[in-house]
Amino acid sequence: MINITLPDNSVRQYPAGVTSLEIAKSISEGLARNVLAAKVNDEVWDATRPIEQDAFVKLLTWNDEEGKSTLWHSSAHLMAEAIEQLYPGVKFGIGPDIEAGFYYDIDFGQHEIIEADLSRIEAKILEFAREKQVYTRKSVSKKEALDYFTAKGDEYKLELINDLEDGSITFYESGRFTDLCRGPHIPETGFIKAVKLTSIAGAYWRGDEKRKQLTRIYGITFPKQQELTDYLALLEEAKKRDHRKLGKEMELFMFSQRVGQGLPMWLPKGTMLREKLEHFLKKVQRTAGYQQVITPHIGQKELYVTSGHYDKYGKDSFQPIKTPVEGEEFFLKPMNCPHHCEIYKHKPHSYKDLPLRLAEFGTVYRYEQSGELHGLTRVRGFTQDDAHIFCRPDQVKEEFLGVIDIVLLIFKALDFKDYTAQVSLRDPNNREKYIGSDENWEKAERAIIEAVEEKEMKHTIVTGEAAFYGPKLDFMVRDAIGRKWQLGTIQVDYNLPERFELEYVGSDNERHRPVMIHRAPFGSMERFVAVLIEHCAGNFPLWLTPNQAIILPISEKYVDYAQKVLNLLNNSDLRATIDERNEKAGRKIRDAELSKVPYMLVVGEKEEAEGSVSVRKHGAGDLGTFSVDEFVVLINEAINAELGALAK
RNA sequence: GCCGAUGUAGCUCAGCUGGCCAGAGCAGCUGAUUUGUAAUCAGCUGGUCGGCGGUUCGAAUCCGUCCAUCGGCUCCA
Repeated sequence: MINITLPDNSVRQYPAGVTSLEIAKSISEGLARNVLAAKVNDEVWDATRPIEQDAFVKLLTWNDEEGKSTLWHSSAHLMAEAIEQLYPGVKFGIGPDIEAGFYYDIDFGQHEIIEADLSRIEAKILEFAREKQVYTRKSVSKKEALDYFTAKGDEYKLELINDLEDGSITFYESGRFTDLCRGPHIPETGFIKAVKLTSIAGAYWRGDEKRKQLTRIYGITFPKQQELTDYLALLEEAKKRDHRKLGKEMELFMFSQRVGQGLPMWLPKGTMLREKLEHFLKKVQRTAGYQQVITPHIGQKELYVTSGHYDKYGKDSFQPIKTPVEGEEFFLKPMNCPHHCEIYKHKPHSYKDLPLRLAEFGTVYRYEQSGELHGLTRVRGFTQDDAHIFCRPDQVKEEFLGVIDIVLLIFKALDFKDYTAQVSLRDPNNREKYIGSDENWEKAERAIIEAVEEKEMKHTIVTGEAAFYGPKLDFMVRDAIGRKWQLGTIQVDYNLPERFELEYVGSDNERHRPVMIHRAPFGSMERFVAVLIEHCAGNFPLWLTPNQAIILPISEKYVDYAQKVLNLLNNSDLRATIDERNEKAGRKIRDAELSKVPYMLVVGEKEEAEGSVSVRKHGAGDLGTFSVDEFVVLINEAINAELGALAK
């Protein structure tokens, strides 16, 4: 007999070799019908795999993340089986579960596959699901594994097996399909009740651009039809928040084929919003000891030879700008740091001057691959809320703390709660890849980790993800449909100070090399505004929104009064417009509601007579009548409520 | 750049397997109405059906190619 400890800490006794499924049955039949897998001592196992020793067991169902991923992983196998039946001779790469669903990378060989074929595959999947095919785990030797896939002629699996240790290889068999797989899997395919194959994409084998492109089919499955329906409805909902859709509808920004791909143009409302954000950050930075600078959009070749970027300018970049002078070349700036380094160099610095913090909303241009462009989140010309901090090595931690404060302040001002922070360190086994002394690296990495810990930020630490020139801390936020985007970034740089021979004179009267910290709390104005739009679904905070109130005269007779009210609001630094159209009040209200303006001020005979406005709040309805002064107080209080929390 | 999808008026979309001068709603313009908390009425304007080339008696519709956009892959100093 062995002891099985359940999550409630109760201990039950079972014969050795008991399966999680049997344990579930011993608790209740209903539970057993829902068990997809089990966590056995922190490892997810098949529910049908025998447990031979005392163990902690947690039964996993659709309500557990691991339960979902197990179902999806099994679904990938099922899809592979379906595809193999429909397209004999196809070869398989890898087919994992992902955050929402699964995919399988497949070499279709001679077969052509287009989206219209997906419904046929879906039907086959459901057909096989109903067969309640059992997933069977089998340990195989490396030789057996190689023999099997040699006979099958699947070179991708052979390559995978060759990288595996003999003795650790398992196959899973279900229905007519056998796959190299470490598992785990659901007990049988009958759990899969609904399937949607979402898209076809090309994907390079092993993520390597130089290797063959396989066909990746994405899908998602559910244990109930209703769950699929709900999921698709949720996706539709999310699309309504898409910044590309809202940006167009709300006239925030636009693109023009004639101007060029990936080159956004900010419309008046979007510009208003962006400038508000800029002013907000500039103010924060002023109090944090930053100094604004402005540098040109281009720089001479020599600048980039010094910075080392010239070598990276390939034929896949924007090409140099030629001048009438033979051999003279300028580049659109892909970053602001070289210019800022030159500013640092324009005079000698004492250790007492440091840190020197140079900030610039600097527009940069990068020739991103056409397929990579994406709304405002990935563009070819964008403005970084950049700053470079030149400091002594012993100041790195304090500067990190200061920048983290700014990032968190911004997130708070815009109510971003769902972000992740990632600390990227160098790969300790590959030190020659990185520039800078071991001592400085260790000091900086320690400083970053201490800084995030002091701020009690939840964060992940990833080794090997540092840039060659220094470790960094990045902030990521998700967009409406769950894609992660990097926004704020703080990076230590040992490279540019070296290349530009930056120096300061220490208290010892010797020359020393400063550390440079690149940082951009927004990341870029474009990407930040994109994510912001999706975050608030276009309902911007009052302090930020381009149009805080719209005045709605009941008829043309009251336009003059509306103008008076507008002047009063403008005098109080509020942003408002008038709907002067010859329309009924109901129409003006409807349009104002749809345009997401926070406050609507209805003015007619009564209001004109008593110098008041009738206030309606977006999404909330009529608030009653206020004098203009009272409304100014009301709206300012609302703004302070948003920003007041930032005082501390 | 690669795989797949899409491209019809300023916007959202209809136009089936090729066949009357290419349609609707909204927006815009003109006129009427002077309006009280989510759409007033009438008339009018507006399209090289993404560009170019081809097949055909005839192309928005079929084929090729280029461009842009969308979902991914790769990339992201």
